Amino acid sequence: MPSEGPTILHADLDAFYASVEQLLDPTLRGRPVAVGGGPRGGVVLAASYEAKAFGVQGGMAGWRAAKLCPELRFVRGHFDEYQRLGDAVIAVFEDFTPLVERISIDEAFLDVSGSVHLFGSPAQIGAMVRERVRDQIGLPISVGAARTKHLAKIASQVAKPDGIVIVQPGREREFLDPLPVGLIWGVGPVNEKRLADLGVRTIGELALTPSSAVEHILGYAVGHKLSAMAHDDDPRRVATSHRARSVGAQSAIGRRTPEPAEVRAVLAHLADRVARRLRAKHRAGRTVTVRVRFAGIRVVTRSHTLAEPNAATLTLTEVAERLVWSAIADSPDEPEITLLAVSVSNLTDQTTIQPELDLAPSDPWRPGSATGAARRAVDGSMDAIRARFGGEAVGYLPAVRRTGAGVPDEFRELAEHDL
DNA sequence: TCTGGGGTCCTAGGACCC
DNA sequence: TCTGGGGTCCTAGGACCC
Repeated sequence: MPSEGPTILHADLDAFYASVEQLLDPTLRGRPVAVGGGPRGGVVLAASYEAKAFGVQGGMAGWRAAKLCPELRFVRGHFDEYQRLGDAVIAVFEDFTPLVERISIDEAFLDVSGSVHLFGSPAQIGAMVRERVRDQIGLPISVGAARTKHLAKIASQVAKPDGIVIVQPGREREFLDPLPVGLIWGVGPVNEKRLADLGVRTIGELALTPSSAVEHILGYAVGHKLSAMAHDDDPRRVATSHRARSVGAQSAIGRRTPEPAEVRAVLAHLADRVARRLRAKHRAGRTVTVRVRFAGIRVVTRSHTLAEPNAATLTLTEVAERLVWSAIADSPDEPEITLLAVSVSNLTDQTTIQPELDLAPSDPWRPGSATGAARRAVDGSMDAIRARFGGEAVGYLPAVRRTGAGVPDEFRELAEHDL
């Protein structure tokens, strides 16, 4: 039941991390800036628009970015500032409507249908939001306004950088038709290529293509969604909160042949990060999934579902360890690994203390030594010590030696979703 | 001289049950 | 005993997003 006007706004800070660096250090303004990485290693986490003009992109290796743009200034990130300023921007949004759906640190949907009599039209609200974020916080932000979330998001992408685009009801078709399909949420490089092979490059062309043909190429769900989207049929509403469905952690470990002690140490560290977050929110999960990336690019996943939800560091470590070795054993032609990941899904709330979280004695995945009660006691003590003395005060194993390739923990925290 | 880290959703096959 | 049909759960892989 879409409302009359373009009452959904999508607001998206422009090149957020890089813009913050330019705000903090005036000598960076107007210049190509990369956060993270560096010419001798690491990965670019974000690039300013001046850097993007040279082809520098997030995720790119630092040496490659430096090659594309010799003037590029590499800066280490001020991750605490990103969190603070991102929160401040969201607070500005909330001055205009309580219906704010934050998608990430730098991006949100706003439903302003109830705000128009207070602040004026959605177009005026969008302009006021931009003005306040620029004047009070000092950051450029783009805004799209439309009748639906999907359309508002496309509009904000078109508005970038530092602009605003309003899609008036009734004029959706003329706005959408000439745009490339890659602007649709859910169409990445692979699906864009598949559509191009069908001769479909614009959203208008997509709208003229039978949905059965699109579903045949992209699978039912994606195809169906895209066809609906191309016809501007998008019922999604702004939702102010979500529950996470999985929690994970990963670590790029360079290129190395797996050694038992090292694998164990990395997995213990990853499982501990996951388990701590679960316990902090009184949640637990049944399915443990590991991912192993081999040097040959190939990625393998292995998972195991426990009979009962679990949030014990030691148990998750042990299950992950078995899964990783089974993945390695199944890939005898791949002697080296480059990344390990652990995630837990099938999450449930642990509103009451579980009487018994141990695996059944007959379960071949039953862990060794300590009982479930002992494990919970250890975890409880660790959590308490960390709460008092900080996260690094105690650990289950000697800290994994970092070879310098990893990103800072503050960056990990920025990427974490609320549980 | 190969691209970090944290997520979501979908598909397809197999096991198992009724 | 063979055949059919539907539903749920689990596992592995993949595309995509920020």
